[in-house]
Amino acid sequence: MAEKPSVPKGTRDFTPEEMLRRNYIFNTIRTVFERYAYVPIETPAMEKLSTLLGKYGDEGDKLLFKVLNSGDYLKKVQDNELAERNPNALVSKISEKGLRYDLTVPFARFVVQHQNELTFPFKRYQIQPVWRADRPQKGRYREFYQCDVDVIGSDSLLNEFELVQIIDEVFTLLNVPVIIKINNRKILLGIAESMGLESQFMNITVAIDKLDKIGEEKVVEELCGFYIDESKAKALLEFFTANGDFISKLQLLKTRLSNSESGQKGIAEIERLWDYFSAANFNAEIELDLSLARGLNYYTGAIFEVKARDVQIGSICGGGRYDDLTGIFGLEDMSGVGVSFGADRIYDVLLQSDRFPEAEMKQSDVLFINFGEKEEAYCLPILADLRKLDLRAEIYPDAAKMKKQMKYADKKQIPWVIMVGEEEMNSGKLKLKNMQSGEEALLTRQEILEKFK
RNA sequence: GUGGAUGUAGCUCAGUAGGUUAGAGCACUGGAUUGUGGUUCCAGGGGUCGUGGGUUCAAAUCCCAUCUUCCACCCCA
Repeated sequence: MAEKPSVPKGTRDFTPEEMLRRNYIFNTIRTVFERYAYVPIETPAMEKLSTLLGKYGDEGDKLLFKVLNSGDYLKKVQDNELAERNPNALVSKISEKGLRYDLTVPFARFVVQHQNELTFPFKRYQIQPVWRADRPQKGRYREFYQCDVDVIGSDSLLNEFELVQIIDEVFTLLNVPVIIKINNRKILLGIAESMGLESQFMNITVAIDKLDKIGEEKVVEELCGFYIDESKAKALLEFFTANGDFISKLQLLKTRLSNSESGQKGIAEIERLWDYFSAANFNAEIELDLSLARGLNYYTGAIFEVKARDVQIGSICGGGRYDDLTGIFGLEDMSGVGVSFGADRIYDVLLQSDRFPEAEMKQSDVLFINFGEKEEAYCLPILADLRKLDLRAEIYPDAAKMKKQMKYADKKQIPWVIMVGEEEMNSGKLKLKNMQSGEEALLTRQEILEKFK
């Protein structure tokens, strides 16, 4: 018995209904990106493993999908190596390509590779799927789309501001209330420095990132696990649990981080950014969240994360500044900053909060009922006219029972049906039916074209 | 990667102290209504119970393995 066909774990098919909704999201995002003069690029699904490995930390490396070499992929492997069964040693011999894990690293590669053809600052957007060998859960897939906007080759904070404007504009258009959290890696580094803990910086960021999830006590426990004194761990927490508005948090940082050069820089950056924000008119709520760290270790300056206010689903957009992403590929002094919209999660948010505009989710605008050959010939030119008006118009391909054709229109939620039988052909008036109200009207060809203009 | 749950018709689910032809609702097809959908009524099609082994006279039901989906951790969009 044939097994029921299915797709691999963590991947999905998209039906026409889902695609209409997804395209609504993609189109909205793309429109905003282009409005801010970002240009599109695409990169291959596969990159060389040498491009991908080591850019996302050890955890990230594990989550890379590796592509087996073609042909005899075992030809470089010795028998004794096979017997040792050491996967890490073997992987470099049987695989040299991997599926992209995000769009930022391929973008860095792209910039270095095409540096002489590009005009800097280079502002690009990229909407493509990425793959992670994560264990799937709700809102978490092995194949999902990212919508990235980055600007590279400028360290102006105006770029950060512009990205926040883009975030605000996208979610305003999508009608999703969000909270934009911002922080700065330099401030985090400054906090670590001020306590002589800079060597533990990475561990600290990972631990405090969990603050809202596991609570203060557990975070202290975790910090102590990294050989940090309990007193210092508690002192660290004082920063991250600080309440109050932007000004009061900033004041706390200013007094405590006076001895940290990095901290001072971070404070200056965040202050400047806040000036931009104050002059702007945002719908989103913006919050300085000192416990925001973000896992990816290439971020060096401002970091962002966006959460939906009324749907619980993790972050739906995130990003930050990376001062040296292209350095690994041999191009120094190329500061960049960017954010990534998680289209799949935004989809889930819109669906759960019922925010898809149903009017835009129609598959077809007009259906001609097919009564037979003569009537068909009569309708085809009118159908063509309607299509010229940019309407999505169709004729039922068979002279099937009327009931069946009407049912088709109903299923596809086609708002208008045009019926032309013998009577209509003789009188020269077509019957136009409004499927929602059920009203019918007899109109000439001209009148119908006028109506849909 | 670690731990836990799950899987019966296209969908949502009933059904086990192991025992004839496995059920419902929705969906689908046809009819009532031969030029009218969304409501109603009637009839019908569709499942070797995720897959592969095992125990048993007998397995949807018990055991093992495997895959899927979901949850927590890890990490993250």
